[in-house]
Amino acid sequence: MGNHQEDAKVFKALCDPKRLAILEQLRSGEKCACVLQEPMDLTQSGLSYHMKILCDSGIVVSRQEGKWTHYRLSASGGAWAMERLRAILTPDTEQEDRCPSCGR
Amino acid sequence: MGNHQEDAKVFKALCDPKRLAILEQLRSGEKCACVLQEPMDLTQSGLSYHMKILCDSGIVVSRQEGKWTHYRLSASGGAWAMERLRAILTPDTEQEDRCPSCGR
DNA sequence: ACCTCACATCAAAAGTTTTTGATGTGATCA
DNA sequence: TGATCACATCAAAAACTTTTGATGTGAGGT
Repeated sequence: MGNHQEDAKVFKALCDPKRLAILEQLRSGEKCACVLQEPMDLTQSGLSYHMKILCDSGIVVSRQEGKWTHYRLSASGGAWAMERLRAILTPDTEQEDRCPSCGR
Repeated sequence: MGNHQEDAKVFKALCDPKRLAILEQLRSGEKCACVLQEPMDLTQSGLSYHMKILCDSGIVVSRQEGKWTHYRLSASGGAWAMERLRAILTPDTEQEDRCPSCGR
């Protein structure tokens, strides 16, 4: 089953403390890059690097407005990530501790 | 809020394709190290390295039985990971797109 | 007591991600 | 048109993770 490479990409987006701090800022609504950068220990290009990873994973989407780029959480990307996590961590009840031949 | 370092640790466990393949094997029940290693492109010490990361994250637990180490998914570790993911990706409804002064 | 087996730990090498500073691009404004 | 602003991209360096092979450890068997 499973496309591990693709799933790994979603979780890779979530495994850096700076990206988690960015996501936390986005929970309260859409923000533009300069607003996101301000409270963080990140250069402009550093923020841009992390935003690309977040957008590529599907959990964040961006929107251009003139010179500004606005970022926000993607409801569908988030739902997908949660569904994948559930699938990965949920035991396969079809065969939990049963004899493979008689099924008991 | 949030302890980003601690959350990152859980997602770090999930962001490697080999660890996702190990978790997939564990969905069908407890397995010992040698059984987990067999179908994978991993040396003995390589498996041991990944198992340590999975156990340290809390999503897998181990049990000794004589010379063997058995690993299985931790229900509580999994529930915690899912809860953290939900918390991180769910918009903060207290202030979604409202005027900060009047709340409308 | 000694040997072997199953696994953990270690240190060095190989591979990957992140940071940094410089440069590129496209929108806006004078 | 030319300057500036907001952000993206690039390449090199720094920081981290993973792999590898060697060695350590503790349980069992003889």
